[in-house]
Amino acid sequence: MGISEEIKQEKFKSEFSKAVVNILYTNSWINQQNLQLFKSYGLTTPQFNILRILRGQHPNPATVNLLIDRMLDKSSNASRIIDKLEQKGLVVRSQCSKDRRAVDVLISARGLDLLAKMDDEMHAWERSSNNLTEKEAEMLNFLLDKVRS
Amino acid sequence: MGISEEIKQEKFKSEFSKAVVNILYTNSWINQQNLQLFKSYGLTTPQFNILRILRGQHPNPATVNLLIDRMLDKSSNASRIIDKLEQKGLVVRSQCSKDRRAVDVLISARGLDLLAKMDDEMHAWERSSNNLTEKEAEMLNFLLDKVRS
DNA sequence: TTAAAATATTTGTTGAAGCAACCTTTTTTA
DNA sequence: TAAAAAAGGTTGCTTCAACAAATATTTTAA
Repeated sequence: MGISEEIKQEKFKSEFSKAVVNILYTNSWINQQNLQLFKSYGLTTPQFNILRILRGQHPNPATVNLLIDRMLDKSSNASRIIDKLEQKGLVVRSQCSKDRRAVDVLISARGLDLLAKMDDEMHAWERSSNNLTEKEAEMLNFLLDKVRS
Repeated sequence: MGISEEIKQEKFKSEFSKAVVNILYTNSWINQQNLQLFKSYGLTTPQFNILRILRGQHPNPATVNLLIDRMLDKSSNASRIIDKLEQKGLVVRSQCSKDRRAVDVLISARGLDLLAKMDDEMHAWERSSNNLTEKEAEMLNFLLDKVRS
């Protein structure tokens, strides 16, 4: 079913403006799918995203500033999201030795474990809902990059 | 600049999982662009989306249920979003005559005016940031539809 | 026909998001 | 080098969102 049928809108100003709506709609669809998984592990979407960035840095820490910079949805609330992760024992906070204004955030063993468990389900989902060929996925990446260029 | 450089992540599990991140990132980019416009007219993103659906129905009303169904980001808060639009005089609420449980929501003349003004800026933005050819936009729509299929 | 189930919407509560003000530390510059 | 500006984080306040419970009406089923 195409985007027109799904949102019951026949006409668009242009093929490009249809694509814009299609991106927003597909984003919402993906979030909906992920949300169930995240909730079943007691995480919110931003919490999960921060954990993933931290794993990317591991075994090095990341400053709060770096986390904000890398987040998909830049949040002005990074501190409090990290609070939650710290309360759950998934990350460790410590003062940065090189710059005492900065705070080093490090993913804990427990955080790594949790992500590892989630990875399995995540990849299972990606495999099962990957309807694109390799070439098509490449083309999609190319076009999305071009939208933002 | 491609998605890898923008979020500083070299490796992805697959081209498809890269595309998933790319959709989320591009969505965030579009929202960022729109947000400024919406705010300058005193609207939030969900408020704007509901207004647009109502314009699509005009001169017929839409029930709250229909609005939720058509929203890109299905919100559990539709009632209160409509409250805000009503307070601003952009929509009118009335009991549905066919089903007294339901509420008819109708966009007001003022609501239509506001959208008309926003349209101009919206289309100006779309024209200026449309980097895709007609064929490419079609291909993008095709691929996004396929992701959700 | 009447009680039970379902539907449409609203509202209370709680947790998260955005903005701006604030504190501390570092960098700049006169 | 001392004051001003900038940078990194945190926190208070207000608004927004999700979830569930409540209300009113309609539909279903015994």
